[in-house]
Amino acid sequence: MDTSDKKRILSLIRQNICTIRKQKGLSQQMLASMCDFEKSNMSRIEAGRSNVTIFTLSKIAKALNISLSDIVSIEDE
Amino acid sequence: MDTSDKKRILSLIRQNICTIRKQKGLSQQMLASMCDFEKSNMSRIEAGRSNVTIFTLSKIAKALNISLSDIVSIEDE
DNA sequence: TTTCAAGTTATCATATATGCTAACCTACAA
DNA sequence: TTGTAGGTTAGCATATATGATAACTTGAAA
Repeated sequence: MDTSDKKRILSLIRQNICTIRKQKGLSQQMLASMCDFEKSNMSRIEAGRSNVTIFTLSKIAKALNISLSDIVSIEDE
Repeated sequence: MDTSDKKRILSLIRQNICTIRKQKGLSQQMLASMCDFEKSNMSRIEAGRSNVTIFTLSKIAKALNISLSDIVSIEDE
């Protein structure tokens, strides 16, 4: 897996989480708290500095009230 | 995140990968090889013994020629 | 029987995700 | 000015994902 693939994936995650979080009027800190972790962890994820696991994605999806599938979907489909 | 949630997620991944892999007529070994890892790693994932990262899921999705979203989607939707 | 493919499991080393604390920055309000 | 909220980043310890090898079982074919 090359670097651009990794960037694309991290960017996808970042966009989806960030966009939906803001749509729901949540701060990183609030969302982090709903996921039972610290705001710094949420920042790390949204900044694309972590190759998140499926469990972590699940926690975030659950907190955002969206599906796991939604959190990794491409915006325009 | 409780144990049953974890089981549900791992089971989802397992089902999706296994089903699509077989639909495409691929062995674990072949799929693993297409993903550039060993068959034992693929077995570990399909057996639900690993909290896979998004990069690993991406490699598998790419090899199966499906989207990241497909690989974590619920069967009946 | 022997041979082989498919899959499982144990084990190890290494890389890294996670959980956390603390320090920091920016913008805005009191 | 002094908070305060939102977010970022560095750094640490611990847990675990990954990559790999090897041994094993099962089933099916020669």
